[in-house]
Amino acid sequence: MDGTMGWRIADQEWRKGPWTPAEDKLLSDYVALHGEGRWSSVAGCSGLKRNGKSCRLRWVNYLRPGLKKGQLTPQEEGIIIELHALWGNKWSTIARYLPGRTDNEIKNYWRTHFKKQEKPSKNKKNRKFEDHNSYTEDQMVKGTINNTKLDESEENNIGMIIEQTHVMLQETATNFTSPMATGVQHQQNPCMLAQDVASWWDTVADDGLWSGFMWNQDHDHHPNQAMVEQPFTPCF
DNA sequence: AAAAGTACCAACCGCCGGTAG
DNA sequence: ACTACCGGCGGTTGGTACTTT
Repeated sequence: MDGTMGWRIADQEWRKGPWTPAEDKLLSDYVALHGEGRWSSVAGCSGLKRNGKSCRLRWVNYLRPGLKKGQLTPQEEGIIIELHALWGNKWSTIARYLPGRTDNEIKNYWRTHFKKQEKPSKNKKNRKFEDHNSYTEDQMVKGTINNTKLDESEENNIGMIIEQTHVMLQETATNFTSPMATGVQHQQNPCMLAQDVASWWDTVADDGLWSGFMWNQDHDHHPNQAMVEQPFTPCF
């Protein structure tokens, strides 16, 4: 089944591992000349000893213009949290609402920060993060937060935040689904969703409580699971 | 100072859907 | 209709840097 056109071929014929600056330049030059796509022909045209898959990944995740480097902003984190609550591990879908961020980056971020809450770390950095992010919804509702440094005022506000979050999430879901129900989903600019979320996020962030909530990521089924399957129109 | 633990990130792998021949 | 290839996606792994003990 494996062809010889560059996508699938005997492994030993392709270079693997970290990319060198020279390889990056070859790939960049190739894309500048031929545009994105046609990954299977990169090796033949550019002299790279990388398969098409590897080239595409390198371009999308690292070389593509407009990529943001560095830490995610609180706004971006909020969008990730919200969209993950809506869609689950649809990283590429979530990434479309975060211009300049890649699905790989978002996936890595999520796994690093949220996935393994069940195994709290003693690491200082991680503790710092957990102080703000490691509460399940249930814990918050019950007000039985372990290992926190929240002061009283913050604790008192958690319930309010939860309620506000639920309302905003429902509103967001409603706004997002109703156009689909009326068959005009393709006319809606999906960036509006990101704006809505970001706008709401600013509200929460302004209270200094942005990270005081977290859905229980261990849920296999999301509260809006049906929406995960809904089609949408990409921003770009 | 060194070992162990942890976080972060780049890259690989397998699978799947679309599509051209 | 069938087959093979391409492009894309999500899961996973391995390496490196950083932090803690």
